[in-house]
Amino acid sequence: MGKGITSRGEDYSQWYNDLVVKADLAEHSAVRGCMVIKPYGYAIWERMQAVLDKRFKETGHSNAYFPLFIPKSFFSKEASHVEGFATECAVVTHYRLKNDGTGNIIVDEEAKLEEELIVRPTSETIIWNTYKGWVESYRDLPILVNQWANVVRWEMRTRLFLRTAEFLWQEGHTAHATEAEAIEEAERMLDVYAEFVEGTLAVPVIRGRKTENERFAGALDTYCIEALMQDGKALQAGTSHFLGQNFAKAFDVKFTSKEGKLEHVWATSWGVSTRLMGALIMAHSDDQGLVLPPKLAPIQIVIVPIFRTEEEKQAIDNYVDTLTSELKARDISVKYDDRDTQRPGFKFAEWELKGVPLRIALGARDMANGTVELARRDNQTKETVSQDGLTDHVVALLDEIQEAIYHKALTFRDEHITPVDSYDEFKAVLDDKGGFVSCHWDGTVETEKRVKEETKATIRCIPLDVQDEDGVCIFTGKPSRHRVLFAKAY
RNA sequence: CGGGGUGUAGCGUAGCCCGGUAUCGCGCCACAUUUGGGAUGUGGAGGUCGUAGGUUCGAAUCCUGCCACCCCGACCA
Repeated sequence: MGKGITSRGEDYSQWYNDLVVKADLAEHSAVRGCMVIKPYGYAIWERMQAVLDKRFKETGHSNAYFPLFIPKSFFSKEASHVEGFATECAVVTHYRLKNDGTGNIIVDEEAKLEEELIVRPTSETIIWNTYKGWVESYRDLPILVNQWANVVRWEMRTRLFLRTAEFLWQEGHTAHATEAEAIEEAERMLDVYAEFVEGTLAVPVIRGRKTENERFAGALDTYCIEALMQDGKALQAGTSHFLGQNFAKAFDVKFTSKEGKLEHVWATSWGVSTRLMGALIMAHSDDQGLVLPPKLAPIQIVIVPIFRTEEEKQAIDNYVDTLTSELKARDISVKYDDRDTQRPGFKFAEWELKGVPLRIALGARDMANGTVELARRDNQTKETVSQDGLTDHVVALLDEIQEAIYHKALTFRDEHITPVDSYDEFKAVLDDKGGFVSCHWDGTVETEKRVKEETKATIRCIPLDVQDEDGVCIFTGKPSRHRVLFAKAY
């Protein structure tokens, strides 16, 4: 694909777009800021959904579905929430079209809604309005519900997967009797996300808290996982919010406690989106295209036959039949690419572009020797191995690849956490090296904003495992108790 | 939403200044030879030049509106 997809610089976003399109993941749609997720891209998203959904169920949650439209009055009940989302809402004002008499279809001004409907940018308000009717007693709690849905945020500037006007996500919304229980839930779900992103997507993350400035609109505390992309920019991969009693108060959701007192419930919300697709792509891809970790790849192994005659093809087919059923019995998804319309070299390149972790190629020579050629996508190595014990070998190899991809990303990430103690150093690292910069900060919103204005870097998080350490803010010189992580971010 | 740029076949483009219905490459189709890293040759198909108007005998080309995309900024999962 010519110029390196992983090289830093101005062309990076162009190459990201090219990769997304060429690997057949998604494309721009005719609708401003929206994308079409193509079947191959959607298959990857479905893998993410499946793994996450299983974890949600295991942690006691159930799925439900709430309306796409939110009456404006609901939306404005929580002050900081509406303020946070007001500038990016799609609004439904009419419910009918008509012919203007000359063949043009126009909005029927007579069909104006009395109250506008907001296309959900997130569902807290419609859900809390609903929960009001579900809760009376502590016996009704907790409510542990997740929704898989689309949401709309009218972003001014969009990028495939990373920021589109409409995106797919899941949003968990829980209600609890106590503050401690709600905080525990928010932290638990952050862990679920972190384990998923690291274990399945093979993308290392830093668990942390957002500063007041970066907090979700309406939350008391926002937990997040932050990942690092290969161009040195950070990406927020998931968030989990402790909402306190803000929404319960705004929507008047009260319950009678064991002690007979009427109290507001405590809330959390948490979500990850198709943005994870962007994280996956930007964390692992190389100049040959996508690199998918085996646990996520819709196709884990592709088999490419190499043949001249029908007899040769027939012999390979017979062997591949046996091999694929053995692999499928081990829960490995296999694609036998026996198209006779493409040559082997073309297929090799195409499946590499699509990120299939492991390729098995075999021809007459292999059939005579009882071997196959195994090619790893992650490190581009090839080896010729015996057909005996091949299934065991590739099962182990897939695990090894999963590990290798993670460790490569982890090494890169760890090399790009740079401690600095002066503002000059801070700026130099951001400009020359990128990645996270670990430094002292005086804890004020004002300092954070000024640093952002001057350097475009924001505080990605205060890591959960941060060590207490006395120091002084790199910007103001005021005292600080611990370091925070700054970075330029998507 | 502000600044800048772009829009010509599925993709990438030439032509635009200086108006006369369109260039080249990739891809696609057919046939032949090929097949262990993106094949080669020959022939062929495919375009109301983003869109709606205007100027003109005539518009891809000049003018205006609109739409979409890209880059920078502000905003953001």
